[in-house]
Amino acid sequence: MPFLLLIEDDDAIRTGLELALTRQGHRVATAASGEDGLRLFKEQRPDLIVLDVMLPGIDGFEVCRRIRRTDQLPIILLTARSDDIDVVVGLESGADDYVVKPVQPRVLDARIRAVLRRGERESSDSSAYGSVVIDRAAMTVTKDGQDLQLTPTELRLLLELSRRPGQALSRQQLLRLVWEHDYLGDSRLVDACVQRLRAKVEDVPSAPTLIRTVRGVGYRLDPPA
Amino acid sequence: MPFLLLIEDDDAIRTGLELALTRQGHRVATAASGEDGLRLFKEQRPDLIVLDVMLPGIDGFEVCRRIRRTDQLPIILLTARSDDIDVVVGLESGADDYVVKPVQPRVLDARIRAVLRRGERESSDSSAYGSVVIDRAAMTVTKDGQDLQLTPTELRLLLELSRRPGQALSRQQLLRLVWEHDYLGDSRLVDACVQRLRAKVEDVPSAPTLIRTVRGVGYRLDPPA
DNA sequence: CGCCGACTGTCACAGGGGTGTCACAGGGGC
DNA sequence: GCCCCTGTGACACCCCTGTGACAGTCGGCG
Repeated sequence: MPFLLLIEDDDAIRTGLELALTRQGHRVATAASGEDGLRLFKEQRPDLIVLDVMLPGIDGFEVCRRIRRTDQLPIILLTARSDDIDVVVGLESGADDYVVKPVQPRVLDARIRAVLRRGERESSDSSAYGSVVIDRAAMTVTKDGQDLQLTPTELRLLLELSRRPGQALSRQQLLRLVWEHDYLGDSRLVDACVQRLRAKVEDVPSAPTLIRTVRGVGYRLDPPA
Repeated sequence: MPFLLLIEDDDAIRTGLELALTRQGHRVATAASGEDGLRLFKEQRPDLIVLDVMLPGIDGFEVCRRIRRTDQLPIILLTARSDDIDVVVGLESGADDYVVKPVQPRVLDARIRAVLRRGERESSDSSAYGSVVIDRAAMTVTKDGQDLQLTPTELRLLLELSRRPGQALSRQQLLRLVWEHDYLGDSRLVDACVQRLRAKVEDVPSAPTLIRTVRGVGYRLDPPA
């Protein structure tokens, strides 16, 4: 299920789109300002951002540029009225698509799916981490050619980690991404799952080289050397 | 050597792509309008069509639909980023892929080869999975040379799976592909059909080697080793 | 250098959820 | 009308999963 971040200061539009997008089967987080948006982006790591251009404080273009400095995730810009200057600046600031308000939720949904599809195709269906190969189409993970029989949760955990190689993800973020619920109480849930995953994936589970522990933070999948 | 038809009204882009694609080892015919394109298509019967969306007269979507009324050859749509108003319409009008201009010739070439590969696999009249042979022309499935008397639904299920060998398909996707309706409630329908299919196809139905279960996802037809 | 606290690894177990299986009734084709 | 196919619900089974407790490890600080 796609996880979106919607940044829009107008309360009516924001809640309206949030509702509509949720109905279309997305998970949606929202922010009402550029600052909040950037913070939420860093915390929650959405798959895609829908970003209003006219924002108080940091405007949409600036938010877009700042995100693009470090990350490649798809961004759809939202703006009132068609304005050629906006289109050019928008695409130059690194947005993947550009939608003019007022927008039909169905149209926005179609654009979102299109951009996500495009991204999926570009990020190849399989990736290799040393001897471990992840095949997203077959939903299998092999090690030295042998099928690793991961359980659904283990597989999801590995997939989410592999979508952000080299980036440390907190337990909180992993809970949201893999388990899709916000926990506050700490349990050893993530750790236990990581342990089971390591047992299958790592050469020496007690000295992991793929799924590294980032003390005080969480875990990180190391890209191949 | 693949034979392509390139339909694009902008002279610079058309000649540029023609040159590039020829260098990549394709034979290329070109047309500058939808009408010309359709005529050339009927005359020359290319293996694949690269089709611009914005054309004077008959536009790309319409060309696509007209071709699809009678033929199944692969079509790649070409569109400028600013007017990708409807990716959805493009894919729904029957195109196999969708490329945004400006496009690197190497990228276009890669897409062309990918689509052609996909097409070859699908259209090949028969394919073998171990001792099981699927004959799409005769619509029969044999095992060790013996006809397997599949029921219509079983056959369709197997055909859909075999169109995407090695790819895991969810129950949801299979319902759409085989039964052509969107269910939300879960029933054991897919499972039951898979079970019946396994009973005929597998050597040991309780330990399937062809139609594998992907826990938490769905099913997958394993390609021959 | 050693202690201490916080964080992480590990394990066993009980509960739950997903899957395989089956029988049966309705329906459609010959 | 007969028969085969198909969809459904029930049920059992097994694997997975979440939890809590405890041991182990790391880093900081005196």
